[in-house]
Amino acid sequence: MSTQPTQKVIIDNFEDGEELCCEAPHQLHSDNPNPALPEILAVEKAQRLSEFLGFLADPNRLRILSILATKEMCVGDLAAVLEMNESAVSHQLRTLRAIRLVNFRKQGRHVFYSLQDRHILTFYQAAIDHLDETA
Amino acid sequence: MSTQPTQKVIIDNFEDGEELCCEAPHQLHSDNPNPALPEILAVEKAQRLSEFLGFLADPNRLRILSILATKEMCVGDLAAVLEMNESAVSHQLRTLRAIRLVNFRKQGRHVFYSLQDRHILTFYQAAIDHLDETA
DNA sequence: ACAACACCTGCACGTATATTCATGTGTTAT
DNA sequence: ATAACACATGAATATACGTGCAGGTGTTGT
Repeated sequence: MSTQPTQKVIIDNFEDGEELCCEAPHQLHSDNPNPALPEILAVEKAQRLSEFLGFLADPNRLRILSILATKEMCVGDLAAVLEMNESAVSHQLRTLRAIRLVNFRKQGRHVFYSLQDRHILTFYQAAIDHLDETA
Repeated sequence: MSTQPTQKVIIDNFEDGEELCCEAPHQLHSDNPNPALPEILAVEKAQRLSEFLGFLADPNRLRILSILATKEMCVGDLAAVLEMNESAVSHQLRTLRAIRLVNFRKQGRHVFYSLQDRHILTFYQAAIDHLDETA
């Protein structure tokens, strides 16, 4: 994802633009259209955000989440529905567990997974909408 | 991103659950909390979505977008602000161009980039919010 | 015409990651 | 106790991707 593992924290805001060679002729004036957006995304935050997006950026993980968004399901059934190797599903669920996106509940020799953070569904829906609009 | 380049389109909905071995005891009943969500994300759509998320899932691309969200900027200045190699920035801009996220405008020997699809800012903001909430 | 500049692109390299196979752990059934 | 089942995990392999380097194109200035 990134090739700078131990990147030092560098200056993130560039209030002083002394290095800039060219002024943007059509530069927007100071009232930011989206005030919540900072001038520039901090390196550390950019890394965390890209990490999060990277965890979501897998078709099989997305399909797993889309299933768990509607119902609880055990690993074997997930594998059957997704037509995936059980081991592959288990690995992906491990990833989803690591970022606290799914919960699991053991019942006998089955492990039922469910969506933990239902808040990401709004995020998921926003991404779907974007895709539908730009298609 | 994905390791199945030419995956055949498989059955995406599982109305018939004959392969499923275990019924989820606490299965949600039929009225879906989010009716816009399909039962299961189609493979092709999952791939397009993961592709889109994967393009966003890079700290430097995110930082570039955060800059271009507020102002138009040329490649050299972007590189200076981000403390990146100009070549690396150019590579990333090439990616962002490919997915129609940025526009460019040539003026003399400078190339000014700007955010094309401002709609993704809502998506971006949703991701930021999610990160802030789960931090 | 020539040189400097701003940017782009192909290539090579290192890194990250998804999947498969083999094996391990815990549970149920006989 | 033993076997079958459900799932997890580690190693190995293949693939994808970001970046730096070298070289290329087009533009500006002298």
